[in-house]
Amino acid sequence: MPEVAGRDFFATGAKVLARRLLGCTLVRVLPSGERLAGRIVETEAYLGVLDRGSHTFGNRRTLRNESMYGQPGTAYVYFTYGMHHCVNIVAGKPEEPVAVLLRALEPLEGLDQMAANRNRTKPRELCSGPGKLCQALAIDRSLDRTPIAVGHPLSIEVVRRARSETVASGPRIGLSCGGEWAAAPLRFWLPSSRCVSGEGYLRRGLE
DNA sequence: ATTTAGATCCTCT
DNA sequence: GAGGATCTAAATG
Repeated sequence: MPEVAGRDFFATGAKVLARRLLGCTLVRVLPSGERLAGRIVETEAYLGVLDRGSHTFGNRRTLRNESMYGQPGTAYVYFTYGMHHCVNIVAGKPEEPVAVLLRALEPLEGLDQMAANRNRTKPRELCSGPGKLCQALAIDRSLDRTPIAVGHPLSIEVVRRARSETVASGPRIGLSCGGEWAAAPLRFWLPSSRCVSGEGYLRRGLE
């Protein structure tokens, strides 16, 4: 039986959670009951009110990012660029709006359904980016604010990474803020995976 | 292999 | 009214 992540697993702050999630399995249960799953291979940490790259920089609390102020282990799903959704996992105590963005998965279960959702067939093209993985797993704003736990549409199965598994880190992708917050190494990935996002695949840094 | 533009719409100012 | 924690196809070298 796989160990399912509970509240303590998530309440570590964004940087720790971003690393801890690598190698774990994201499980999506569809309304039909079908199970889709992938191994998390790329994440980004968003550090909250001081982080110029975060939606909650300056404690700017709005209807959109309200879920980031909730319990650790809450899903924060937002819509962007007119066509894409992205999922985060809240990593702080209530009122402490920090979170981890899930950027890429290695597909494990339900590849046929993912392929249908994505209109792509190659496994590497199913979940290798934050917008792609949401499309593959049918994640949209209706999942915003849901707890990431058993009995809910999303849950995390804890998988302990091998000690030998290298974790790489580098600047986050796509930020408009610039400066030290854009440069900070808050993106983490498993360079051994071929399923990291395009940009990540090119710059394989080591830690 | 790398670059470029276009899609597309919700959220906040 | 502006812009975004992105993706894809098409064009170029």
